[in-house]
Amino acid sequence: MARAGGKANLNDVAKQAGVSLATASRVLNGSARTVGAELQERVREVAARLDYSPSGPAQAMARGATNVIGLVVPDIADPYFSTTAAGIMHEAEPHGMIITLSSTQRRSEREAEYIASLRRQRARGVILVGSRTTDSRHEADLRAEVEAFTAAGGRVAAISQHRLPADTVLVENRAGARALAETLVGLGYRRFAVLAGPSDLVTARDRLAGFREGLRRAGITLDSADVIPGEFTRDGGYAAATALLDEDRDVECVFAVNDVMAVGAVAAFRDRGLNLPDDLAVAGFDDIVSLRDIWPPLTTVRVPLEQLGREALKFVLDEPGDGSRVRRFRGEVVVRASTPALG
Amino acid sequence: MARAGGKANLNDVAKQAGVSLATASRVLNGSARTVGAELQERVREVAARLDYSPSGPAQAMARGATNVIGLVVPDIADPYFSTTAAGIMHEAEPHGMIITLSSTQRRSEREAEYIASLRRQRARGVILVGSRTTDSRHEADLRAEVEAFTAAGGRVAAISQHRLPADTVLVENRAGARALAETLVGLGYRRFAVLAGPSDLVTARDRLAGFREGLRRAGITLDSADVIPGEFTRDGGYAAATALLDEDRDVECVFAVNDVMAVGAVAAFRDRGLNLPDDLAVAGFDDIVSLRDIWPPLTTVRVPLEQLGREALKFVLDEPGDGSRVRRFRGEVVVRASTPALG
DNA sequence: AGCATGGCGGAAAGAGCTTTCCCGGTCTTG
DNA sequence: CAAGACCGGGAAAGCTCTTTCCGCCATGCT
Repeated sequence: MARAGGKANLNDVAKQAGVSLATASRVLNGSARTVGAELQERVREVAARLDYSPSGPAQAMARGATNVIGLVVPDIADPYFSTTAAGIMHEAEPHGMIITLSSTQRRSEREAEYIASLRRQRARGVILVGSRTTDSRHEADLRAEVEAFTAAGGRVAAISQHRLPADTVLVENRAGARALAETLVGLGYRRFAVLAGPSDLVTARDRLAGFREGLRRAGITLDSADVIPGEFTRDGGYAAATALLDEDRDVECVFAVNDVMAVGAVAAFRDRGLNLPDDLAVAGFDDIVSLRDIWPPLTTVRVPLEQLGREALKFVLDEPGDGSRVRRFRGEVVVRASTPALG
Repeated sequence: MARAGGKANLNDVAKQAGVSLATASRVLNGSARTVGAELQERVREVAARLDYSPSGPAQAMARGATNVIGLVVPDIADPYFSTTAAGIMHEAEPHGMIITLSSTQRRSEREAEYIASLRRQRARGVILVGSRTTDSRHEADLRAEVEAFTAAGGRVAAISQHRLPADTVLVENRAGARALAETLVGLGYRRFAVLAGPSDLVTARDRLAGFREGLRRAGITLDSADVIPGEFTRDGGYAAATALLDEDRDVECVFAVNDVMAVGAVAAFRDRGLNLPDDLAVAGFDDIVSLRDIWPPLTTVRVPLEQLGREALKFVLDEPGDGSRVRRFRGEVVVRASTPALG
């Protein structure tokens, strides 16, 4: 509580150095104004001796700005988001920015709340990662908060999510999924099923749509019974895969719209006694590094997660900040053992 | 820059509501002092209308305390740390605490720096996760910063790391590794190798020591050539495993001191054409959830990562904060397919 | 010698809150 | 009915800095 507890403030430093507050401040900030060498030395020496630590909150007030960037993710334990976060932090460091982290536990209705909190903190910017967009009530709240934040002079960037009045970093999910479908068809697969993730997640929807497009070009259509929705998590993938098996469809290759689900699906198939990849091929999306060692290694679409984060941070830090710029990243299809070429 | 940009402050609210600053503040904080119902309503109404957002920095100044808790981890992209972080955030939420995240990129010499930054932010507390302890020069810096932070009234908690003047949450690495060794011996294994991780990491050292103890009880000793140091990462595990293979030792079971390394080792063995688990058994430590689906499923020691985080946060939030309390968690051996019973 | 410059240091005005202290009016109570 | 206890409200101090505005003194010029 008594955060002041015996610690020296700038006033103490100034007094002990026998200079004014203004001078002390100037010395310690390397201000434009010149200060005599002798005084500089004296001030610095005293500051060091008193173990002076400038008050962030006070500086923020006086300067009218903080160095805080807020990061809002659905689930920090998910490797997709933690990798993206790593990219952001990497970029933030050299700029002296402080990252505050909020995890919505995949309850996107909390995003608005967190942005409001960030506004209270007077954060410079917010980076929003991959939220949903269809629940119109919550979306309205979210838009309102984003606008309020922007109106207050803050900058907002979004990753993997359209429709927000903010600079946006996008993955070309559609194109990536389309290319993946074409590749799989090229490998000889004809009968597909898709573990489609949550239907209110743009990312999931786009990947499904792109995949469909790719198949259609090859004259293949996806029966609606072959599209299994579910959670965007490992367990969601497991459940969807189990459901698929229960329907007993005739399928050669399963596309899970993200790697995490794909891993769950692989586990489910194995639990049911299937021998992968011979009995069934599986493909994912994202190319999550920590999942590269599962067996069989997943065919997937590589997404430059860290770069997504870095670009988003650049958006937040860049001066201009006109209306809403967009930066797109292509995914690259990576074929691995989980989808061997057919006969 | 101009973060003030047109936004209303408490003064504006007070004026428009026709009350004093003090009253407005009291209403908005639900202060102990009672305020007439009518005024309350008026103030709230105006605040809402002006979209008033109290300034965090200003509140921090006036109150002499922030709601910031700093979290310092080696690498947020590592599932060990991201899971722990999730536990912390989970617990932090209901307390209205704000988490700021710093990732040292496994360069522990930066920890001191980050703590200093947190002190400047006037953070209430710091949670330090799993750093090294042997480099005496950096350790001295770190201790100094921790003490300075504490002297300034902040609270420090450490996870998986002794020797710091702070409340500590520990995993019983030694006992866990010992139990694991005994279990493996019970399964019939006799010839072991250990991928030991970095020698300056207490966690790694304790696990190795515990494993050795367990073996010794069974009359087995570990040749120093059977202990391969390396990085605490997937690639470190891969490299160490490769090195082990190159030495061509006669080994039945490899213990990697954490799961992430174990996964790297599994990949290395497979790349060398070994058929797991028949040709070689592998065990890990931590029971990282996102790694549960690798093949073969890893025998490991389960560590309650989220709980570690939660307890650490409790330490930071709890009133008392005497000297340095310690909370220990046992690990639980989990046998899976990667170490089948022998013969 | 007289005056305009420039350099350097200080006083003071905020920045936006919380909280203590004070005061006038009510309500209670003997 | 007077007096003390309360209650609700406001004025103002204080938290720790940054930055503008002033003023002093020493130069440099003419």
